[in-house]
Amino acid sequence: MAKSKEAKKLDTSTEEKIKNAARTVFHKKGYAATRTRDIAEEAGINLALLNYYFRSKEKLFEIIMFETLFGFMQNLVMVMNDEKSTLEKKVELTASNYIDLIIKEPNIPIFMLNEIRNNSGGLLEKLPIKQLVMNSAFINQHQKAVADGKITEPNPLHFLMNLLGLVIFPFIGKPLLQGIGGLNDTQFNKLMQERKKLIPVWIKAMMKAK
Amino acid sequence: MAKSKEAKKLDTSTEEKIKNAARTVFHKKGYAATRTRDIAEEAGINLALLNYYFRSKEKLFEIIMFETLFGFMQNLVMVMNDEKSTLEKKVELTASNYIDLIIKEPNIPIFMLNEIRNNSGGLLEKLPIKQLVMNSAFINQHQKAVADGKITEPNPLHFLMNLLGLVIFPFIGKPLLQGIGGLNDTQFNKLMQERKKLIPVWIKAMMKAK
DNA sequence: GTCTATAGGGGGATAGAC
DNA sequence: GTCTATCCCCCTATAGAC
Repeated sequence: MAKSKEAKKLDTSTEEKIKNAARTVFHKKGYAATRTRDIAEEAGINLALLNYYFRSKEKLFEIIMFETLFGFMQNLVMVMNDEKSTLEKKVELTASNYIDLIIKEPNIPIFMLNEIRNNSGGLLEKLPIKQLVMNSAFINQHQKAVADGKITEPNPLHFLMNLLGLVIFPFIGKPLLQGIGGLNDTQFNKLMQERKKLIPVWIKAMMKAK
Repeated sequence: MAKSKEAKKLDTSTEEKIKNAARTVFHKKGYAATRTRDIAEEAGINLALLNYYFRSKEKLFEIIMFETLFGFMQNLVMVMNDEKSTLEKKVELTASNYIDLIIKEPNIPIFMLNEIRNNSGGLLEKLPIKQLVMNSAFINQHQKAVADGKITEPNPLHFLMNLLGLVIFPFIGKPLLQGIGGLNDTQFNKLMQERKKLIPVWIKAMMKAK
């Protein structure tokens, strides 16, 4: 037990270094524009090692892509499946968690959505996202709120689109929005912090709109 | 006059055919993943002709990128600068115009935002987007509505992020959202049509939220 | 203007020494 | 496990015939 995983003393085995570098470069440039030489350089190792550990650029990418997508969706799925929290709390947590996450890793949304478009080997089908979301506590609570007349728009997909759009879009459109507003990164991030509190208020107002 | 532009009889000069093909392929795959051979094939011409007319892949891309970005922003800028229309009407028009436009050209948003991220030669600085938006009738009307107590959140950038997020995000996240909801293209587009009417109602509710 | 043929270089992957 | 050197294919761009 102490033996098989001993490479993990200070967390950075060579394999891990390569994966970290690959994550950085893939997230920043996307699959097509990334050269394996970039990854090797970023990792501070030789190009041959990359193929020694991962066989090919494509295999390495699949691993990074899966982990990225899984990690990103996990957050949403866990919040949405919590039976103890109210609908309002779920909105609050989703906004707060994702805004923190994306400020730390700003390239993830555009990377993910762009590579999904290029159909990364039907990766989406490998994750049971549909079941996890459509059978969640969120869906039940939403349905009940509709029945109780507390939400006017009955389709939960509109609700999800609105929530994710308000949270994620500003980051995807960041260069454009910074250009329009004349904001530097600090000012932009400050706006995003404000949105943690604003989005739940807005969503609540939208729910009752008609 | 009848002479100089005679190539435009039936609109498809060779140069135009290449540009149309380039637009299609670039929009679909992005710059890095596009091969000039793909464009030549799509245009039904020989690879050498592409370089004869446009010198290089990069020059051709710059033209397509500029036209795409300009065309996309023009719509927003024109609506936002109309002094005759109310704030509500501007929201309605923006939602309606962009939903129609993006249903016709679904790849434009993710293409644009992804290529902007890779900094296409500081293209954004070449367009006076900041002045056109920040000096627009929209900004004046927004400011006035804030002063009159009709809008609670004073920053017009939040307003813009919300509007564009509600309109554009569903298209960017389309594969993900279709996966979650189990929708085919027809069902998805129907949802988007619904949003033409829903978004103005939602935005109005958000404006007064506090 | 449009084609065929090819030069030239970049990038993924591997052989083989250590 | 890690490196250097190299193979080889693919892609952009150009030369040159028609």
